[in-house]
Amino acid sequence: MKTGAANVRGKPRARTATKARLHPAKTQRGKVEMPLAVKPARGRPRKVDNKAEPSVRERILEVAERLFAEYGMTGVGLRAITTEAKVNLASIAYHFGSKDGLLEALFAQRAAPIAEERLRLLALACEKSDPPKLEAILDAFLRPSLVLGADPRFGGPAFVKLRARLGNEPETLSRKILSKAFDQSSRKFIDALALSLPKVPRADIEWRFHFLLGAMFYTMADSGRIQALTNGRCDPSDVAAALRHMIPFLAAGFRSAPVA
Amino acid sequence: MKTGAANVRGKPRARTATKARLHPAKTQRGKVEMPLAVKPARGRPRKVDNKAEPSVRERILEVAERLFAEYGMTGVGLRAITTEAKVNLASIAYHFGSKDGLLEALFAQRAAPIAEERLRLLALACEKSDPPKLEAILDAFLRPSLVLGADPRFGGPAFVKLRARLGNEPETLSRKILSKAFDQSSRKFIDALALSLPKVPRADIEWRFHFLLGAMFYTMADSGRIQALTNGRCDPSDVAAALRHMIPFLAAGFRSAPVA
DNA sequence: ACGCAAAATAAACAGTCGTTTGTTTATTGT
DNA sequence: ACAATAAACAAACGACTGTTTATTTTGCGT
Repeated sequence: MKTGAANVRGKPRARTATKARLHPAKTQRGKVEMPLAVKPARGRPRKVDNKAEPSVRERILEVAERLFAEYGMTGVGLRAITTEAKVNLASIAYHFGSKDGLLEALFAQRAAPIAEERLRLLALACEKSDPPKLEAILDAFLRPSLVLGADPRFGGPAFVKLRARLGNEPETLSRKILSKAFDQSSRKFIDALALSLPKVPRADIEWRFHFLLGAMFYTMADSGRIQALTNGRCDPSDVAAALRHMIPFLAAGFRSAPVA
Repeated sequence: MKTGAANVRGKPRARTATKARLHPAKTQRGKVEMPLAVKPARGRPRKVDNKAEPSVRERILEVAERLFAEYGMTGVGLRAITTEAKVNLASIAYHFGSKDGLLEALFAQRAAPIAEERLRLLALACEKSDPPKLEAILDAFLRPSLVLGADPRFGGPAFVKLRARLGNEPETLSRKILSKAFDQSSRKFIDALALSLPKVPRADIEWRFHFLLGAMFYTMADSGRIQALTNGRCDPSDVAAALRHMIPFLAAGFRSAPVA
């Protein structure tokens, strides 16, 4: 550390590092089956039978998702999360181990459904025609990422934004999480695209997939830039409209002549 | 502030706010003409005639550009910057007023040249043919942003990444800075695109411009994602290759049939 | 030669950071 | 009924945050 200026923020802590009471993921009972209750008492809350308000763990996840998306990992303190979620500060360490663990837990619950839905739609497109239609492939790739954000049953637009934010960050942890969650899925789609466009060399497919990712992330990020530029006429948070414009645009790009 | 959890990071400081010794931008001599020297002495450094190493101000800008790009505004502390730049901590307050002021100064020196070069190339394209060729417009828009990062005379790839990062962030300050620097230029290009594609309705042009921005920012961010997916075959930091693939891809998208 | 402003410095300020500790209460298995 | 454990809590830890103060050294105009 003394040998330059390697650490940009200084390590958060080191100390004696007795691991002490770990969060339940590493506990015997483990399994993270969530009880439902919340009571302003000192110890463990009384179990309220059923259908009570969301548990501490869930409230943390919900708030963290929203704040991380809005201000970025480094832009949000744990106290901001615990205050808004009305939980104790130490709860985060208890349930998730660390701030990074919280981010991983966030992706663990959301990423898999998206990736699965993608593959389901892709398989469906392959059934309909062989080779599958280009537009159908693009739709299968993009739709789950975008509509999940519009679906109130899931986290709303928060996770979509968060993913877009991490997608553009070169930070090690974020990139590792994203890769683990989506690389396999992405590779499958690159293959499908190559199959659907036999005249386009692999290298061109890859470049075009890169541009596809950029357009997708930028739409998901919903930075407000294009709204400002067009007086609100163009609004990326309108998911249906975004897909309606995006898929033909990208399809035309993918079908264009190879650059050699 | 007490009324909820509005502030995500807690205000950095407040105090009595006597404005004290302001940074030179607000000083009589002002004009920010940069002297050249650096000496490990207490007060003002001895002037070393000419062509010495870059001034304190410039070293701060250079290091801040790189670190902000890599870790984001909130991910970098002022001490990380001053340590690596080998300057005193208070120098940032002296030269730029605040951390935000530093970011603004960074854009102030880099954004204008990019925007100007864009308009120059656009005018050039308009001279050659009327209406200008679509590919020429896209090239005029994209090239300055990308090649500036490859040009060692400018800040190298740091500013490019920084811009991409801010481009996806909905933070107020970042967005205001970006808007001020590039909105005017973007509007001109939307007009030019509309002129060059009379059959495509304005709304479609705007959506497609949005996708163009996404592809551009994602290329500029150079997150490493596509390299990982393609075993390094596709590399966005290869600016020439990026432009060669990007412009035909986008042109085909822009020329596709309107979605109505 | 002298004064004054510019530019640099060390040190402190008032908080916030992520994490850890020790304790208390409620639930569960036997 | 009773021990074990899960889940909550207040409080503290040391390090780091952006900013300010007071001081010192230097350069330039007069």
